[in-house]
Amino acid sequence: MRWSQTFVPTLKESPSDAEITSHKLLLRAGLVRKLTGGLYTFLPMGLRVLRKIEQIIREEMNRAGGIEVLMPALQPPEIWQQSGRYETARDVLFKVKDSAQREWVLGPTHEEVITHLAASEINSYRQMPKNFYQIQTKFRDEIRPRFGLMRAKEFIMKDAYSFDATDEGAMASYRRMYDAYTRIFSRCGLKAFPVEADTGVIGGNYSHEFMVPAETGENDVVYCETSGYAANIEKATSRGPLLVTPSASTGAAPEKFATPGVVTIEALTAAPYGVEAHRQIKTLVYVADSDVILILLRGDDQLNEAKLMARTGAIQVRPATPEECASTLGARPGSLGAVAGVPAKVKVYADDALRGASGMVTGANDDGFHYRHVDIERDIRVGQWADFRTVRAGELAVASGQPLKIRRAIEVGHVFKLGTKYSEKMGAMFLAESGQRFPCVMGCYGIGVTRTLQAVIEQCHDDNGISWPLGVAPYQVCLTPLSVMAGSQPLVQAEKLYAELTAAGIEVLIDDRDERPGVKFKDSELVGFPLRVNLGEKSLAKGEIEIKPRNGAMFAVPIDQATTRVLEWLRQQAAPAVG
RNA sequence: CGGGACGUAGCUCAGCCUGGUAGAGCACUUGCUUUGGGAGCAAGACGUCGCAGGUUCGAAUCCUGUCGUCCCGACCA
Repeated sequence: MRWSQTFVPTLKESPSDAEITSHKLLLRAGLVRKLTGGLYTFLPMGLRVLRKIEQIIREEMNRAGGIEVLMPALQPPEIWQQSGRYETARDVLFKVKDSAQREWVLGPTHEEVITHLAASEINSYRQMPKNFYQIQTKFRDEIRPRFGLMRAKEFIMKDAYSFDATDEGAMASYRRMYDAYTRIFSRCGLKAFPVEADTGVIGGNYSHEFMVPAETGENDVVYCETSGYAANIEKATSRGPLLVTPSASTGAAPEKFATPGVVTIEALTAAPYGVEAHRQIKTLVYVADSDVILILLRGDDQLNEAKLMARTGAIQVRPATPEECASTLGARPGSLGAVAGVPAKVKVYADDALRGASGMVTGANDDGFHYRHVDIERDIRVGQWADFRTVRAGELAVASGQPLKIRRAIEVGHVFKLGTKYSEKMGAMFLAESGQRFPCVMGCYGIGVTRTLQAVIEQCHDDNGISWPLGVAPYQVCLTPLSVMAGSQPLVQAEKLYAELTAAGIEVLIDDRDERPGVKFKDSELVGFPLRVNLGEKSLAKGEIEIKPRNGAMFAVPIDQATTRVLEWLRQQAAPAVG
């Protein structure tokens, strides 16, 4: 391809609406342009990278036994009502009406469609396992589109759905996808690693996310370098807080004392009270679906809402308003507690870190008063103990006992074992060998294709621009004749090289623009081609052509060896086969 | 939806506080020079100052509303 005949609108400056590096580079390198918030047009270079990533995904999915299909993006609301997600996922569902005012849904994901298909087509255990996948545009009414392609209203996703007759079969399907994902991200040149994950709205009971470490990521990953443990912070556990919870009971009864104006944990740690945060019981009032509940945590701990949803089974949780707190407990936030005045219908959950706690201080459900000498198991009616706290860096890993670390990361893929949640609701049943009818055991597996593209940029760039891994680069080689006058040696030699490399199956872009050398050098490095070949009067006069790897030092080769040396370099760089 | 910032040329931004001829750099057009790391000189073209109301003799500037964008939180690939 000739630069002058394609479309690569590079920018010297970053558009003001881009905040993070990968978003700026997407725009500066001319890969995409914004239509409006969360909606982007892919330009030629961006589209080529996208197709490369899709092809890698396709090859690895096929290798792992996946069957490619293509499902409609426009879907009838009835199947969403059938699965129950018309309500639970309503916040992300784009809805449209046709001319007869009939409502349709733009698919944010395809469990409903594929399970509907399986319900009518899969009747026997002999037809399984099956793993259907597609690469397709998804629509989500994101509350806040962000960072270019990272979180968009419309994006491209590879989604796959496995159907098995048994739980063991489903685990094997899950494992195959897990391994395929590892290969896919590796072939994309991405350092991505799997972490244990919460299962969120989709539900199910076993899940990993594939994370790309990046400060700009939207996730916190808790990990242990010794044991290899890694989990999304929503799911992560530890051996508990580093400060031990006071537990030697003094036998003293709860005593109410005045704390005028004290409404924070922090304030109670100060003089004249001097109650350290880990000696306090924090009482949170939440509304889980429609029930008001209490969650007790140690004063120095933070509630993990994902865990709260998992433990209570609630679909939606939110903090109660101050008015709801007052009407439930008779006090406002800051003086809440569970020692007295908790209505019988309000369930009290307590975090495991509070087990056996005594000599604690907590709100008295009376504005301006707290209790001291509280023994949680003696004085509070705890309905259920569980892990509700958010792990902090430095706490010890459950398995290894080594300190945990926390880092930010971008989620590029997610594998779920779904179980029979959807197959039961949608009637995807089959006849087993025994003659009994069972629901198919499902798994679902997603990769954010457009997000992966941006994650590669986030991970592979320097001050000069993008540096594409060979496997996903828009072109492998950029030929840069420093003169494009008809008949000039740089152009003649460049055309010759172009013909030879193209014939050898290499993807080559020739920068035939009548621009000064500096402009061409800057642009090729900004767009990020793995290899640039400079053809200038000076070096040609010496019988040489210059080869400049994007990430390495330039070297000169004799003109007649240029093609073979380029091919050799590309062969050496090609990622070793993964398997 | 809550909190914050911002809408002026294709892009980056100044001007606004203190109302009075619409600005700079880059990009674009033409010419000359230059030609191995985002060239120089000269000439030129490009704007309903997001939109709608209001105040005023007069509004980019002050007020109100509205739309849009970006950032922080709840959601997710």
